[in-house]
Amino acid sequence: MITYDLKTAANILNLANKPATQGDVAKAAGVSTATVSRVINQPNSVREGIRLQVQMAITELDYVADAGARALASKRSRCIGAVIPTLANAIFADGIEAFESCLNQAGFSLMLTTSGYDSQHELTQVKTLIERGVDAVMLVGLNHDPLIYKLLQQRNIPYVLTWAYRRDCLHPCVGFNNYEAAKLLPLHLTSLGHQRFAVISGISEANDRALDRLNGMKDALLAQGIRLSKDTIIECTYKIEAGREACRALLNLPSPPTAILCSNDVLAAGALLECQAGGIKVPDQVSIAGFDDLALSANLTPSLTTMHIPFKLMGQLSAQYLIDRLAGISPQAQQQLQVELRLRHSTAAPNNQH
Amino acid sequence: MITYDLKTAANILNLANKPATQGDVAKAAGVSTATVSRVINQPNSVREGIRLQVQMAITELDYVADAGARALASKRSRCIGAVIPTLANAIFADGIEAFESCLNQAGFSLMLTTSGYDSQHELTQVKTLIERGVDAVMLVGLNHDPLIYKLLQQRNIPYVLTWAYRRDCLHPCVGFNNYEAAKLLPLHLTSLGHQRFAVISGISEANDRALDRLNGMKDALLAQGIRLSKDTIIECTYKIEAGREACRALLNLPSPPTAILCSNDVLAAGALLECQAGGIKVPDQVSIAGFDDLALSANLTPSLTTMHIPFKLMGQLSAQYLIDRLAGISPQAQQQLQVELRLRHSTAAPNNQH
DNA sequence: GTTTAATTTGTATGCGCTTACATTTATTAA
DNA sequence: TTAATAAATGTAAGCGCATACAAATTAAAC
Repeated sequence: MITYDLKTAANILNLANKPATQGDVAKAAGVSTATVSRVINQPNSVREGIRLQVQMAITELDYVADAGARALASKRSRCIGAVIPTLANAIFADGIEAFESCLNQAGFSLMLTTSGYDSQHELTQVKTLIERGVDAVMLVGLNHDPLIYKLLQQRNIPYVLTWAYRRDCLHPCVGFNNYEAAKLLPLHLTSLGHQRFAVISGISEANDRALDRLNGMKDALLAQGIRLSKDTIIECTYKIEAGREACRALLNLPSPPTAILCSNDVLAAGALLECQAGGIKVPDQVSIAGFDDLALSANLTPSLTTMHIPFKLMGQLSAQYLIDRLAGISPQAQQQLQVELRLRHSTAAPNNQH
Repeated sequence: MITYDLKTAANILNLANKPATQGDVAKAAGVSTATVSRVINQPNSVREGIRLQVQMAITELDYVADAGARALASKRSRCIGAVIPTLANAIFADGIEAFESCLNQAGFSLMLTTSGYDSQHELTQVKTLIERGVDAVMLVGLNHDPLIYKLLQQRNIPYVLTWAYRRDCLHPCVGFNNYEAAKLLPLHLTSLGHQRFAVISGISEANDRALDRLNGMKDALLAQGIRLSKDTIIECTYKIEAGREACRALLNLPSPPTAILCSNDVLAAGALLECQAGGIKVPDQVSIAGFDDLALSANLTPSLTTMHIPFKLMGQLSAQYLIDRLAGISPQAQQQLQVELRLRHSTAAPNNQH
């Protein structure tokens, strides 16, 4: 008479060198496949004795459920997709890190793609994510190709927009009002007495956050009776070198600004470092303000006055929104986060002798 | 007699509000599902007329193949997983960006997870990736829980280690030799005449790259007859603040170093900014050298002497390695990348009066 | 114009799982 | 105790696709 214990069964399967299936586990544990499935998906619905038996067989056989089969049968991939403009910029790192971490804890995995600030490429990426069967999607910013929404809605895939917020937004969003936040910077500087301003902005055409920030700054200045001439607004990519170059150009203007507003801390850091390299004193000769409050900003000398954004919280809340949606809960569709102007040492009253 | 053209068929299906299946496409195009499948996966094996007919039906019905079913039937998920220590640090951004971009072009998607420099969490993440059915896996560094290799090999999942290289590595790896690269920094500084050294390192226990770099620096100094005392080696997390704090501690030593070697540019930037904030002249009073050549480094004043690593290329090559493996090609398993010491202005001969 | 070979298409099975429903077993009420 | 009810388990039917194999069509060779 021949008998096999679990150990032996495992060895036999290993020899065959094919991953164990639910059926193998069922056989080894002496139950049906349905019970194995329940042990995995609703363990409480299985009596303890059998449950332990099954779990032992799972361990013994190194069983891992097949993702494709699971997705096919359950209509859930347990994956959530995200499209961000780029990773090569610290702006998105903290938020995405928190986003991923939250998803993970809730049993989801992150499928991450980049759009390179190109809305047509973003559309392509969303299509790819849908093809991959993601359960939900996160996007950055408010403006997207309408086809994206159509595709997602058509398939009933929850989505959330982040890094931006507008009360009248027609789509779920978790973020802050870039326009209103940006208004606070000029206010701070005019209150210090500045009159001659310049702005270093991201490329506003492909980036609604950059556009909102730029408009916020412009409008706030206009409200103070200050109109920015064309040559005092420079749009460039979010690179330190670009910020330096822009700063150099602005300081070489016939009537250089006493305050430079940057719509991003990478640009502001570039501007500040350019001043350092050129021996221009900040804030004595020129004030510089940023936006985003990167880890670097507080550590520069002088430390950078900038708008602090709770990126980590934003990542967490947007993840939670999608998790809730997938759990059948209907969370608040528009969530506004508070930003905070961090006054540091790169801004001061203008030096009149200048 | 009732007839439906494609348009009508599409509308009917839309009313049902269920995504079209391969069968729907087949019916609409008047072919079998096998032909539809071929049009998608091997278009050249289908005659042009029929192919166009099918493609039209696909467009008409907004057909998107079901990822789960595809994966189940084909044993391929078209997803590749990566586990990196963290996103919240610029070190990994460029490499991952290039990695993702390459995968994308080859028709794969990236599933990204983080380990937080915790090898047990890394194991958990690899297990999750396997559960998600990834076709291949990328890991950072050479040292990993042996179970990780076992799990991957058992399931025949190709993998590659990056950010590090060793000729005798038993696993596929694409990177550079952290130990040898790190040796170059002390050499540069001793050749300038420095004798009193200190090191600011990452946490070497949880990070083989940090350990290799630290050992490389120590050994190179030893070869010059310089032994680092315990209080001149500080290990800390990769944060600017940590670099600043470490630098402060080192400069307060009874006999402060004339050269501070940092195993990472974030730490070096922190050290340099601390000196700036404290009015200590670099490189007059102390030389500072970094490692990784972040975008920031060249823009600091003084610009940072550091080790340049081709991160982008590394991401591309590691992606290509996995793509090739999945295509049945057997690419070179160990690929070494060249690093380059970038001499800039944060290092100079020691000031003897000091 | 045949015969044969090469190409194209269709048929039908199964990938491994979840789940509705049927059946069995345990629990409670009478 | 037994009947009625609740809980646990099993049975079996797909989920939507890829693909081996068979059948039909076309092209090439004779």
